[in-house]
Amino acid sequence: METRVRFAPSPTGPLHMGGVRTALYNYLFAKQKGGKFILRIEDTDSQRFVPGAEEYILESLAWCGIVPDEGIEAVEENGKTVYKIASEKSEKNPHAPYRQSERKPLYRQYAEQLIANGYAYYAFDSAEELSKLRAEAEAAKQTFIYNYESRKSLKNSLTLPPDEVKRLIETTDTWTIRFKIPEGQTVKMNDLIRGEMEVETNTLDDKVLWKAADQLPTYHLANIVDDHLMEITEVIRGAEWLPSLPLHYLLYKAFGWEDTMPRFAHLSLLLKPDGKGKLSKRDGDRLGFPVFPLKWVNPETGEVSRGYREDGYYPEAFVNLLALLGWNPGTEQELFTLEELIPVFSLERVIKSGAKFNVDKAKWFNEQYLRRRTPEQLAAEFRPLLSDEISARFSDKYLAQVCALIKERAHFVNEFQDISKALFAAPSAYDENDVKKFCTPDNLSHAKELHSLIAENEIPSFTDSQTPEDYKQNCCEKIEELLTGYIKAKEWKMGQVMNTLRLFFTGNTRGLGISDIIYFIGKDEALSRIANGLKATE
RNA sequence: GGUCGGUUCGUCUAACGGUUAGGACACAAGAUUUUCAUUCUUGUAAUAGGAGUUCGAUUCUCCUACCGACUACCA
Repeated sequence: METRVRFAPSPTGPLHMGGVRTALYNYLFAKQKGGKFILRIEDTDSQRFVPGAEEYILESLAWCGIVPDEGIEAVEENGKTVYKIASEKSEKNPHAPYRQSERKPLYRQYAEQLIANGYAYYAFDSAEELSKLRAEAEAAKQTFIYNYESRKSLKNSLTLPPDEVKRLIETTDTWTIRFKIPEGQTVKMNDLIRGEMEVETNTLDDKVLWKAADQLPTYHLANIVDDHLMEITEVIRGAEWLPSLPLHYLLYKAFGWEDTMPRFAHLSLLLKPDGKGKLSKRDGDRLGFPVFPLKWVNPETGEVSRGYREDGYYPEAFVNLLALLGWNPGTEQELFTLEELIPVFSLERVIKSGAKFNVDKAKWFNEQYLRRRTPEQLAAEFRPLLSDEISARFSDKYLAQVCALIKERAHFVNEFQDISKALFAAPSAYDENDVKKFCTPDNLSHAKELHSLIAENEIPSFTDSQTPEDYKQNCCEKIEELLTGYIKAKEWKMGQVMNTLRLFFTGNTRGLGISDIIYFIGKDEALSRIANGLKATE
């Protein structure tokens, strides 16, 4: 039988990283089994619909490389291919539409079928009446639940005479259909990650399945009906659904779909690093790292939440760190591309306990992928970050060689500019503490001598025709020999005079090697920076 | 409060009922280096507590503690 799994987000806001992880695990599971990964939009709550959320979900998955096999269709828009949730049936999308709001007419008959078979009933209690009951119970330090006991004294088709029921259905529109949880049973469940579980039905409440007010099903009904119709074989979802699992088992049983009921796997939650609850959409920037894959601008408040993409993470790194948050391959390998994850992924190795996200490790993952890039790739990523004025003055080869030099000093490409700024422009100021420390009379006179040394000698410098080998062996090493040979012959302290030069070249005494800097900026610029430094600190 | 789930270094995690409880990130120290970073080496650091089963428990059972999810005509 073909493996069919689905990711079924609700478009109530941006997808957060826990959601992306759920999608990822579904995707990996499907791909490994040679099955299908389906995207379905669960928008049965008309109140909480957020414009743009659906597009955000699609774009986030696309950024990660997680492309659904079913549920989306490619549409040409202004000459570009964009993906949309599929509304029309096709060979690729046989179960369309994949948006539950568009499946609206479908659900009522299933709810009615349950009533006809005695598994559900009409309930006419108003929202106000119920919240009043809840408030009263709370005041008495008890909890009101609509269940096998309380339903006997509430307004529903179990207690009211048939013609009154008929009249209320026809004349009012605030009634609901509730599932009738069976009395005194034990539901035995199995979870692919957690194993066997049992729950007593008497602790469960009669959930609303369908609402007359908006003619829409609730999550529970729509979810079970659609999973059945779409022939889902495994449901892999967040652990927040675990308490609903008995209800879902009972629903499959009531529909008579036990034979084809999917197997369930509940993923542990992603926790806040500061240890208070699950990672939630609101945490955003408060915790110092993105909670969302992509930047999100709240359409109502204009509030901006940052995203991994905009923070400079590579999608490969994001996918990799998400995969390892709550799952491990059983080996010591930690670096996996999406493709590499497919054959090794297994639900058996998913961790049961919640995982706290760790920013340092996330940065480390990005660093690993950054190092795997070629200088040319990095140069192409670096150029857009430079100002137009600077960018115009430097060739691709120059940028590539700069990237080769600095790639191991950064976690993100967006750090490149700061690390390499001395290679693009002279410093505009000198660090005061470094000036105090290194601009001693001795060091200044030594620097003056080195100025003459550089002026009198041939200094190799960057040209577009050089290879990386030239750069290392014929250029930097030559410069280094010249300088260090001279300094040693004079018996000066290397760490003193070199730092004085670095201060003049870069504005402070941390960072790139002196010979590298001279090579990149060239003889004239090097001489001018030393001269300027001497003038400024004399 | 009730129901359900969880608990191994600070964090992510490994360990057929038998290991000096392993790895990674972070941190610290040392080496290398003209500074910083890189690199290399080393180190600090954990089975929540208590009973039980067993020759033997991180691993199985129970209790307690703590953490979390759920408890809507939201998903």
